[in-house]
Amino acid sequence: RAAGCLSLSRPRGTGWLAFPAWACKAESSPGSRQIQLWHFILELLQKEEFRHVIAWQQGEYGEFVIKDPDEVARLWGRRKCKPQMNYDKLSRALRYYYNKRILHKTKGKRFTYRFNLSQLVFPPPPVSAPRTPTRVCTGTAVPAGG
DNA sequence: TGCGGAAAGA
DNA sequence: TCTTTCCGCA
Repeated sequence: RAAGCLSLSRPRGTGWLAFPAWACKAESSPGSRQIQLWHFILELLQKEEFRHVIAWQQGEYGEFVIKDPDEVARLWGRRKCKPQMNYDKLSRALRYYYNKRILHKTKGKRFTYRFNLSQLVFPPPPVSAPRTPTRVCTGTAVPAGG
């Protein structure tokens, strides 16, 4: 019955992303073997196909807007096999990240959150260095020493 | 729309 | 431990 579950694969060769240090442990999430919500959000954000659902807020590094809360909840529910998932429940999980300093809310902006970028790390591109500066300036990259 | 306590589930 | 579910409150 897991047939209906969405399985996202990691993109490759699509430029490079700057991830917070805490995001690096996502490769092998210790403690819980289940996918974590922040990682799922990060996955969605780095894919063009979900830009109508969730996207980085241009101009504000680390800030993202959930354009379609219902759809994000739907996708998350799919991944976790929780058909009853909705934005109310998803956002509660998001709120637990405040104290853990993974996320915080952008007050005044609807459906807008921000990743904690205090401890950024730049994983070096394994294949080849990005030659097109415009590629890293699409809002997915974050300036060092920010 | 957003917050956070409380309890339950995996 | 990280959610999921439920809910009163602002």
